[in-house]
Amino acid sequence: MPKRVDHEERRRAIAEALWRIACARGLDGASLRDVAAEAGISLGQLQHYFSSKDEMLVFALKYLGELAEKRIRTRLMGLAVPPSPRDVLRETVLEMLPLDEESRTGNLVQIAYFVRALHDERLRGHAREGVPALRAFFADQVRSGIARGEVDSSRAADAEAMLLIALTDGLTTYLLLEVCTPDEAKGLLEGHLERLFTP
Amino acid sequence: MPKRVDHEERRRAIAEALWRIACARGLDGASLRDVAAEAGISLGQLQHYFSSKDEMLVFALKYLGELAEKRIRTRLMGLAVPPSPRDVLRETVLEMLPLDEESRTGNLVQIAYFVRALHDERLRGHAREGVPALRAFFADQVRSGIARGEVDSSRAADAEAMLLIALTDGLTTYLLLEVCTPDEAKGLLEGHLERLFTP
DNA sequence: CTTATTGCCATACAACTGACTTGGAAAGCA
DNA sequence: TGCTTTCCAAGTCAGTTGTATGGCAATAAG
Repeated sequence: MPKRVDHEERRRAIAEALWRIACARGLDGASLRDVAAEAGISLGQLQHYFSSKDEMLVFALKYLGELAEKRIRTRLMGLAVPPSPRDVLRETVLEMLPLDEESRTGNLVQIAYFVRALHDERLRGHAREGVPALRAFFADQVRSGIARGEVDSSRAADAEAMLLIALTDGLTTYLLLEVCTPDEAKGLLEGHLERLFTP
Repeated sequence: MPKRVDHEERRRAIAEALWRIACARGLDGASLRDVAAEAGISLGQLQHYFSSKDEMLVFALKYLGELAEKRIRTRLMGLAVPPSPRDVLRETVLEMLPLDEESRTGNLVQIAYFVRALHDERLRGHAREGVPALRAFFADQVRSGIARGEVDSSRAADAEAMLLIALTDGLTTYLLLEVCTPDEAKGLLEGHLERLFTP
């Protein structure tokens, strides 16, 4: 065998190049040649690591999700133990919003995938799969808040979870469009949680 | 002059063909030839009515917005006069959600435009322009609710308006992904308004 | 050394894209 | 009847796309 190469690392580097292109020009504007150039490699080399464009797209999407999850997990590590449900929800949501440049790129790419998933059966599964888990996680936090007497027991945990996810997603949209400022979005979410966590 | 043709009507028919393609395959998957075929005309004829693809895209977007606004206006006509702010908000939001097939198509196309607008300066203006008006309209309704004693005076009308828009937008996303059922979305919005309109 | 495997490259190719050109048919005005 | 304007069909063009292919260099196993 020739000089051994870490395949996964190369694939991740290519995926990151894809994100940069997708962030600037959209996912459909990212040709294999563009991605290869952005990654500083030849088209042939790219094809050596991804046998088709579709394979590259799916890999980059899964990698994107992994990184996002890791970012949230790391942020939650910084909370006091045991963390209050309210803090967990706030920090998670704030980490999901496009409030810094890195997160903005991630959300931009995520949305590009989302739109493509609406018309592509294969991608739809990947785009959908994370939602139920996130919703269950949020619902657990709300239930925990109810148990601690911080949330009114008349609240339906599952409904509140979906509400919070949808709100976060909507604010993400308007943050990306720059119709809404980061401070405003943060304020709206804080206010929403404030009302939720007041029996 | 030859057989006289209603230019605007032709352009609208072409725009509707574009929507059908965009709904099924995405906006980037809609070539001029595809749109022409869907509209039942030749490529040459299409180019006679739109001198460039960009012009066609912008026209179809503006037309889409006009139709959506008209649908909401018509729906609000059906309310009692004078309508209560709560009814106005509920009916407006329900009309915005992709709850029937026509609305689903509209939202699908709208989102396709939104994503393209994130990377296209010209489109960004068109995508943004409707938001402030909608927000002001919602804020007025909330203020009216406060004046009638139906909404707690501690609520900030402008913030509540943005909250409602973001929530609607987020629910739209998850309705399109079929992660959320229409009944569930309606229930969440009703619940949100219920809490808003209880002093 | 030989040989097989792996990494990588340049090129080719068929399909498709948006834009443009040419030409002619249809219809009202002179 | 010309004549002009509007409408539209067909073809062409340069450029880009994803994919496939043939080959070369490096390296490790036999």
